[in-house]
Amino acid sequence: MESNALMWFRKGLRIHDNPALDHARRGATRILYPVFVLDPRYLERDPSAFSPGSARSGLNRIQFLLESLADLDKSLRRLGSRLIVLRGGDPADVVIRILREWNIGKLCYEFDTEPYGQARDARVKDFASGSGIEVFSPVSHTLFDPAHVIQKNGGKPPLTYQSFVKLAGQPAPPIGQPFSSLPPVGDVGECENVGVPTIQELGYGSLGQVEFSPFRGGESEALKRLNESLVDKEWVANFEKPKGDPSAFMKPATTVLSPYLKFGCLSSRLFYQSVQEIYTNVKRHTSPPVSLVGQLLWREFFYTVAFGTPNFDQMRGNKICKQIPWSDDDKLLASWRDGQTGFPWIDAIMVQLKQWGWMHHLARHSVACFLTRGDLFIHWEKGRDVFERLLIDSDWAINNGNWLWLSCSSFFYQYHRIYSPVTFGKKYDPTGKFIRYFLPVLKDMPKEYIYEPWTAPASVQRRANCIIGRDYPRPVVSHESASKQCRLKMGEAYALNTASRGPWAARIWRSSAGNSEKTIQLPTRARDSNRNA
DNA sequence: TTAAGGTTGCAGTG
DNA sequence: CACTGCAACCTTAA
Repeated sequence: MESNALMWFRKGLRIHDNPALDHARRGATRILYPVFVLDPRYLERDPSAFSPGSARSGLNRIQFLLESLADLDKSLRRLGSRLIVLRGGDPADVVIRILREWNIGKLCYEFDTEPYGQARDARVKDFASGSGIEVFSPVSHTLFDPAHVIQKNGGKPPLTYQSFVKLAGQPAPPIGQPFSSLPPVGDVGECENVGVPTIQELGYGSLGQVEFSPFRGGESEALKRLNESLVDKEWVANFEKPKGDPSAFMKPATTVLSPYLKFGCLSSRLFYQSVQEIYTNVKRHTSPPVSLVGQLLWREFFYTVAFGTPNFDQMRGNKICKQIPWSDDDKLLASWRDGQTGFPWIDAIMVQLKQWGWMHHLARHSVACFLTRGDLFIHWEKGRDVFERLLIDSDWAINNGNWLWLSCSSFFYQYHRIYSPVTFGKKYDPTGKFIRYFLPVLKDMPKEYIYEPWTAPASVQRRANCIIGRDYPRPVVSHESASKQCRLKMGEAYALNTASRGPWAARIWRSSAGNSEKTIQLPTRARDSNRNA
């Protein structure tokens, strides 16, 4: 029996290693609709946000998404198809509507582990199943199926990296691309204006002063960047994450493939396989957790814990999160967010975040530690929100996981180890090239004072054309006393957490837990993943 | 109960 | 750059 198929793109914005797309084109499919639905939750303009963009996304990531969609459309057209971009409200409602209107018999989409995606997909799947529509939803965003790893661990997610790695084993290889054309797209009925929009068409036209990220979106760009990253076999083999230079920005010390993994422009399985091939061809190579493959496994680790932990993205009701009485100070928070703390190393990183949507991993550590347990003692959820909005690689599981880590709320507990907002950056960049680039107001400050400009004599400040307190802020805290206070407060909070670990502690979790009871959608079983024609 | 280990601290020394 | 001492957290495995 002939039927129309719908390939619903969300993440997984690629042609290669895309099992859902592969399944959609197979069998008796005569008509294939490749669809992406613009989600107002991420794209609707919010003038009240602290930077241009929507409530949840800055312009850099919106632009990255649109570039990824345009590239996907181009690739689909080469295969005789095209991308249909739909507007009109909640994506689940839109998809349910077109399932009926376009007489869809087969619905394919990549499995999504995030709570928002789970709820969205549950609605669509329920409708489709009730209407006799075949649903195929394979795991292809991650190397492993988080549900399967949790099952192997006795129903609980592994909470240490090492135990996760032991459990995970080897990932499946990417699927080949055994097709050179796709079925044609059918009539889109009453849907109008189904092309990939420009950022101006989304209502962001008047905001031209924003500096856009140097990183362009899309699968083509992802594969190009992957190949360029892997050209230097020695570099790949000797990669050690903690030894990277967070101040390198003209040529970043990492691959910057994270935004492509986030949107699925790049398959993690292809990345994994490509690195493994290099490993087999060199004498020796580094290992997890510090190696390049180790970085991919960190991603898997956080995806798995996030999938199996209710309320993972908040302190309350999160069983793996220390309960810490963070302080509430909107002025201090704003100074951090806007790059106005008076610590050039911190502020330059925050400006890079705003302008590029990307910073080195250790730079993220530096500013996250400063905001939370290191200096300002502000809630990690506030910092998480800022990162989530501004990063082009913003990823729910990884971002929350790392904020839990850096704030010593989970995974990592050595709260006495605090990054210095002065000396940490100086180790890598003694002359302050990074600071001068992202904070031009300090470009003429002598290197002796570039990390602590408030210590520069007035005459030096005048010569550098930068008066501290007028052209650049004084430090919002004294690092010496603030970090000392933070250590004390962390010690007290930890003691309370330990004391409340009795049988009555469960009440705390239950009384503060929000809507942790949610239906979890399971992926289409692996054996249904039909790789053979 | 104890010992070992944990991707990425800092300051000082050679 | 590699090593030490510093002060010291948690979880896991025995």
